[in-house]
Amino acid sequence: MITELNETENINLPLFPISSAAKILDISVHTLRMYEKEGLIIPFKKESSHRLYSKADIDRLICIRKAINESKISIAGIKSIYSLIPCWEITKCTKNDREICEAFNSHTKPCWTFEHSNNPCGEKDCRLCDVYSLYSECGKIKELITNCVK
Amino acid sequence: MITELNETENINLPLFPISSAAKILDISVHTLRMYEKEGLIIPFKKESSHRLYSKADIDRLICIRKAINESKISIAGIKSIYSLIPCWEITKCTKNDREICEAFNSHTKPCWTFEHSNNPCGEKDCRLCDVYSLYSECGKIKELITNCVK
DNA sequence: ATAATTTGGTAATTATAAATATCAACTTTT
DNA sequence: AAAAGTTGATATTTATAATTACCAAATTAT
Repeated sequence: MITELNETENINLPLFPISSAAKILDISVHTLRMYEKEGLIIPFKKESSHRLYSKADIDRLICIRKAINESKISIAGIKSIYSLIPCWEITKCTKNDREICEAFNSHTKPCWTFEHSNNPCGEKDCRLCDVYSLYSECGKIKELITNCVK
Repeated sequence: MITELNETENINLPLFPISSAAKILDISVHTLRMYEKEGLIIPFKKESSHRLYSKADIDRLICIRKAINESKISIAGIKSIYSLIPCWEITKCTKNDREICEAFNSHTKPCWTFEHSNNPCGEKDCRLCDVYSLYSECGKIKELITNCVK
C-alpha cells in the first residue's frame, strides 16, 4: 500500500534554519557552521547564503554528536572514517577515473570535501549523492564495506 | 638474489624491552601500556609477563603517534578505524562464521580485542595474524578496502 | 522601514583525552 | 643476594580539541 508523504513527513525537505537546528540539537549555531567547514555536513542552500537543514540532516548530526560525545571519536577521526567509504564503487568509477581522483587517494577527509568539477563526479550535488547521504547513520559504513567486499 | 637476514635486520624479532621502546619513541612506559590496553598494539610476551617490542612494533607505534599528534585522530577513532578492516575477507570466514562473530559486528574496536576462542579464529595468535600485522602503516587500510572491493 | 536573523571572523573558555608521576609488589639479571 | 627493571593501579597534570561568546556587516522577513 502506497501512502503519500505530506510535507513534514519527507525527511529530505530543507525545513529548519540554522537557529532551529541548533535548538533541536542543543548546540550553538557556530558549532553547526564548524561541522560544515570540517565537511561533516552539507546543509541545503537556496540561491541565498542562508542554510536550511532537513530532518535527515538533523539525524545525521545526532549521529555525529554521538560519535563525538559518547564514542569519543574526534572530528578528524570522523573525517578519516568518512574517507573510507568506497565512493568509487558507488559511483562506478573506472580504473582511469580513480587515478585522477584526489578523493580516491585520500584517507583524511571525505570525498565530498574535494573539488570535483574536473573528475568523474563533475557538477553533481554531493548533498544528493548516495556516498554522502546513505552512510550518515552510525554503523552503516562498516555495513557498506561488508556488502562491497561481499 | 636472496640474502639472509641477520638478527637485527628481521623486523619481527622481539628485541626491545618496554623501557627501550619508550626511549626510542620518546614517550613514557605507561603510555605504551595504555596503547596496549586500548588494543592499538600487541607486544610480544614470552612465558613471563614482561613485554618485548619488535622493529615492526616500533613502526606501528610511530604510525599511531602520527595519527594522534599530527592527524589529531583520537584513540577511540583509531580503534574504530581498525574495526573496519575486513578481517572476514582476510581470514576467509564463511557466512555462518560471521554471524557468531562479535568482531564482525563491531564498529568500535579492532577484531583482535575480542575473545576469539569460540569463533573461527580459535587459538590463533592475533599478533601473527595478517589482519593485525599488515595494516599498521598509515593509509594501508583504505588501500586494503580498495583492493577487497576491487 | 524596522526588526529579527544569519553571515563569517576572531578571541576566550571549557571539557576532557592523553600523558605523566608515583607507588609497592613482583621479575629478571648479574 | 643485591641491583635493575617491570608490573599494574591510582591520582594528577598537561595539552588541546571542542565549544561558546562576541562582533559588525549583510540578508531576510514583517
